[in-house]
Amino acid sequence: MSEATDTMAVEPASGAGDVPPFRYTAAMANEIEARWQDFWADNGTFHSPNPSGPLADPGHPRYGAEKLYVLDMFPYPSGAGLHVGHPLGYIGTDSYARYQRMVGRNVLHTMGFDAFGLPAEQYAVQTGQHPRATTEANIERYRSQLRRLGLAHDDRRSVATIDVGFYRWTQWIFLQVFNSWYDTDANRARPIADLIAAYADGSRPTPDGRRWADLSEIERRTIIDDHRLAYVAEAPVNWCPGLGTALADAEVTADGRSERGNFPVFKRHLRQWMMRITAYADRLLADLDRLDWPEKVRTMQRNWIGRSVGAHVDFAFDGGTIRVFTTRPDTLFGATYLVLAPEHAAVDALVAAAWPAGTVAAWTGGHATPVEAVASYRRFAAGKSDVERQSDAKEKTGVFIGAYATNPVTGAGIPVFIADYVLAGYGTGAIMGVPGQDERDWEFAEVFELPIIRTVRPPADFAGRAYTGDGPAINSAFLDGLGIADAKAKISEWLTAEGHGTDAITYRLRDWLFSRQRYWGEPFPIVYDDTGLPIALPESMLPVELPEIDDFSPRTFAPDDAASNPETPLSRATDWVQVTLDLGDGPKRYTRETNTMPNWAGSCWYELRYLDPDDDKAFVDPDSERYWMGPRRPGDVGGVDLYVGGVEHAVLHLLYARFWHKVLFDLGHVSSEEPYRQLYNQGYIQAYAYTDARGVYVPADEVVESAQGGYRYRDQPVTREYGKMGKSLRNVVTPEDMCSAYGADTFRVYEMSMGPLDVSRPWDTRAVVGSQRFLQRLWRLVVDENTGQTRVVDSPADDESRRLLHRVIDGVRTDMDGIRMNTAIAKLIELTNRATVVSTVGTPREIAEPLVLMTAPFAPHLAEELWHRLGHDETITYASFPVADPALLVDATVTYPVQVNGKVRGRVEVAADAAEETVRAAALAEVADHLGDREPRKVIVVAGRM
RNA sequence: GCCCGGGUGGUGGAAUGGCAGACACGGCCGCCUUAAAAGCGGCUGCUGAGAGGCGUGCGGGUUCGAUUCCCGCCCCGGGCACCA
Repeated sequence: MSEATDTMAVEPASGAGDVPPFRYTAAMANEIEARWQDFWADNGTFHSPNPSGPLADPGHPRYGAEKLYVLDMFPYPSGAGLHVGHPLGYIGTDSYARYQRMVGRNVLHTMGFDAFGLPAEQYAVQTGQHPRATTEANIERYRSQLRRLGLAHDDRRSVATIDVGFYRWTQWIFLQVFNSWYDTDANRARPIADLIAAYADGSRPTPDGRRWADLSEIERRTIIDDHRLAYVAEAPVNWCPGLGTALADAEVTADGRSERGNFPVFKRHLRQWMMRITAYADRLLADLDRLDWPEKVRTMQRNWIGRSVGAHVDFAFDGGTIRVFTTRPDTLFGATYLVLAPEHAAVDALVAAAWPAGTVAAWTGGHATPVEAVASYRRFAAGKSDVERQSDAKEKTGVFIGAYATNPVTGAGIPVFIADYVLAGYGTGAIMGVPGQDERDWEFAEVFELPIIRTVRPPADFAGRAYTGDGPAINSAFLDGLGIADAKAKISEWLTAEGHGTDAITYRLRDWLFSRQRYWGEPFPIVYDDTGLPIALPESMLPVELPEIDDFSPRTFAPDDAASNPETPLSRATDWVQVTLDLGDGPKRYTRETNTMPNWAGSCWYELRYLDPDDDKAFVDPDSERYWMGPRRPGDVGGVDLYVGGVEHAVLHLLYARFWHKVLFDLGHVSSEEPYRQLYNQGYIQAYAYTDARGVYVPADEVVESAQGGYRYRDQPVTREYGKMGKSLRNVVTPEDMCSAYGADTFRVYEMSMGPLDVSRPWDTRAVVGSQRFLQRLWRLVVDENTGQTRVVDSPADDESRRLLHRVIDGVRTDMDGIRMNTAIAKLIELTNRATVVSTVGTPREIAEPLVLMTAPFAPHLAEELWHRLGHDETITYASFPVADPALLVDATVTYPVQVNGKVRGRVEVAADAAEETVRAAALAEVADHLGDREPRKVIVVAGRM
């Protein structure tokens, strides 16, 4: 993969001068850190016990305790290596998890790798190096980089999606999905065997009404396959020649390019594996309300699912009906034309042989016949790229197809058009044009000179065109006078009664395109017989291992040839593809599926595998799943207690994982309804980059701020920009740089103190020294820098320090519970500074010990070292977090600020339990000068505050 | 255009109806040092000689009191976008 990242030089934290021999320097920190990392690894300090099975440990200090499952979004181990931004979330979850262990919880926290995917494969195409070799090397490098940070992970539970022992179960879950169907009556997935039984015993009629027994085997299999939650379909897909694969809708950006690699994407019809995520649209939407997730992410998922409530309305024409979807059935009296998507299947049947008498010239597009006009317009629409389609959004185009349909409520004949502003993939691919109440329809009506009938009375001052607000219905016969909601209800009743339509709900969400024409992914556990229909392999034949091949390159195909499909890399492994298997009816020849799964597959369920990583009998042990992820109380969705990662996965990973989890829940394989109960999006660490006069990036660490303002590099002015950290921007700082220059603990403390975890902020290497000073002072409170002896004394602390200590304990607990590491650290610094000031002969143990304990989540190596120097033999990991004494949280006296007209004019100190009268008198005396001879109109005393 | 966030010193940020700027960086001054670094201590929102005045994007409002709540704008970041 790529070369080791260029890194910026970092000045040593301390000079080479004569520092005291036992000062907490970077060298000292590195020695301490390496020693404790070895100790933790040797002792399995961070192993967390399961309730049963091989990872159960009744002797563990947290065995059977209240559980907490903390999860990071696992990384793709790229060749570029880590910069200081990557571990931010990991350090956050580690600090949180370490704190939760100290308050008594059994915490599960580990780390894995999402290791299938395109970058390793692209690299393989270029170099011929096997993706497994590069990926595994990258994983090893990530592991060692992360180890230096002292993350308290249970490494027994670490998994990578490329491990055969892992993807075997990804394939197993695929089989569960394949072998189930969605029962809309029960509103859940059920085993496909139930569906077959229902057809067989006649309780469920076949699509064409024939008896099940009378159907051929192929007919039966086709009917069943059409119900599966994983199915093969010929569908318009996002074909990306640059990547040589089809992509899911969510992997395509708004401007029609691939999210990975930014290659153009085209719509093509291909036979592909799909997942019926649309069956879960309602539940995926409804259960968002039961999740403790950022509103932003829930909104994004809501928009992606795109539920619209409305009605289907049928418009009759000679020989059939056209069904449209509308959210405004109340405006039906204003529907003066219909528009179909150019690709709509009914167009060919509808299109007239000749223009009807009286056809407006503008409707024909200048063509002699409707057939010609349709063909021409379809070519025009299909030739537009997504980008063009968007930029042309305001100019309505279309063509009349020479046919009329009947508005069911007015009986009027209305013309039928095709136009590309109607999308084939949404609703029914057809709309009724209501220009009076829809801006797009108004624009279209203006271009084609179509009648405009208002059916909602706009306010008197309304100056616009289409009116989309509420108001009384007009020109609508029996709806007249009703508001939108009432009119909807009434027209819906009428449509149903007259047989012209029904209430309907439509989603923007499409089924999930699940196959990729690439090598580096999970093979499908699917073979085909000579019918061409898919057959699931039995569980006993798992795993289906990736075959070894030499040529990883995707081959493009003839895009104009509708029958051609892309050649997949696996199809070249002919010995693997053509296989003889005994699937219960004797050995036969089969052809394997040669697509692979998208890299989202592994991340759809990895949190479950952490619970029981080595199980070769089940994907997860039910007892462990119930303990770590089960509902806490009736009605709770269950799931991981805290899931931390970037917001970029708001719809992709997080929606797919919810979908799989719900299938597993329906089939009884998990007790939790949702995978991630609480989601937290950490911010990004960003960085400044600098360009010179030529626009070339200069090393950011050599840029100085000039006295006149502005920035200079080697005396030349440079321009500062703010954004990502990246090799090409010459502003990368790595965790290794920080560990070498300051130690991992300083780096951790700095990242946690920069600001709230969910906010993005700029990296500032200069500021790291503040965190080091804090840890040096803490060290100095316990250890004499000149002798190395401990300088903690057993004499009591002064009263003020003690009160501060207990306020800090109380505040740090509140902050940590709320994931506010930055303010927790500020309080610890405050206490450390106070202790430093009063410490002359030594530091009172009653201050030093709680301070070390409270610092342990952030600077675990230093805390562990000091804890042992304070005379403790056991690891600090499971030591009890300090508890504040409530009696010390209230002071004997209170200083009241005194305000006059909202301005602070003085302050008075009174006893905390002083009566209001006393406070009032003291306050008035204090501000007597300000009042002069004026009488206060009103005096307000807020007990304890003001 | 619509939907989410957000706007506080030179910088990162703190305070969620009650002393604006905790904590940290940077800066200035001092101690220590032959010197420098490190360390330690002090000062550091703006303005003013001072008393004081002003100050949380802008303009209103509620309140004894608003960074915080309400209304209307402006700007920045993110998401969605011909979805009927």
